[in-house]
Amino acid sequence: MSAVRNTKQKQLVLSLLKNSGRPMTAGEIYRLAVQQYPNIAKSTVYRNLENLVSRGEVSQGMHQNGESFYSIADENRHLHYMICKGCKMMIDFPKCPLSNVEREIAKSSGFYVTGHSLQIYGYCKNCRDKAKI
Amino acid sequence: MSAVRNTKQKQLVLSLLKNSGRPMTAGEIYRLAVQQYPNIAKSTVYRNLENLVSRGEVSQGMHQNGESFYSIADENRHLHYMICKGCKMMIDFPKCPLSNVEREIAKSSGFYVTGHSLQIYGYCKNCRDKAKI
DNA sequence: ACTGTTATTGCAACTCATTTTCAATAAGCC
DNA sequence: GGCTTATTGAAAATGAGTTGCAATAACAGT
Repeated sequence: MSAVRNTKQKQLVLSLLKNSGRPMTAGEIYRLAVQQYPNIAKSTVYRNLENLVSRGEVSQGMHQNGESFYSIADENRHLHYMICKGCKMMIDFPKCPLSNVEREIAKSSGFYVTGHSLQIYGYCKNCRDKAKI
Repeated sequence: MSAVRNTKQKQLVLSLLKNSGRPMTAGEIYRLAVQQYPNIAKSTVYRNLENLVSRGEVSQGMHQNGESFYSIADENRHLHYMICKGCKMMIDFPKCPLSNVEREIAKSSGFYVTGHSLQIYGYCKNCRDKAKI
């Protein structure tokens, strides 16, 4: 009974994500993947990403337009991002103010928290200096 | 020079949102709107929502699948939601832990924060009692 | 109230991320 | 090597949201 198979495509998606030091959308990953493996299908990239997320190896966030982005999960760091509306750069925001809050919620309302989604939007120093804002 | 016109469609969208005590997606609003105004167009609903959001009368959030939801903006309350993965109910979560954090960010990194997106996911008391979790 | 201007609408076609279907392929246990 | 079946590629489908454009209706000026 082999449950999970370790395919070239899966390895490729994971390695692209590991080598890029930043979060990427499925589209970006697909475009890079095609360069190394020309006939990989878009659906394969999506399926592998979904798989990696559900296994906890990759974590998933969302842009303002509803597009998902993916990054290697790091069990030691719970990470959010500040996203610059000028240059779209995503800056790590490791200080999550929610862990305490979640405990309070559970206690007071009986709501069992499984996770949360947090993104901070604005303009990075660079874009502000360039007079964009 | 009349800049903004007060159309029946706009009034309808706003009143549906006011009467429903909860956030709704554009699709939900459209389905309700059609009942009262059978040939209102989907695009009209979207355009009015966009308009109301940019004027600050309505605030916008996002579900895990990328779909937007809308609710009447209340200038006195900065609001987030806890979203139950069982019954999809959205529960107000008025205590936002970010205002202080945002100030710190600006000071330490030069990032100018314009806003943030925060949702908390889990299971409400009701769904937990029904042994769903 | 009547008229002209133009913001807004309805409709249909479009975009674009993501999902699904299904036959063909290839991991990996024997 | 052969067999089973998880996974793939390709193409079509889905669904939220957007856009182009001619028709409509708000509303300011008269």
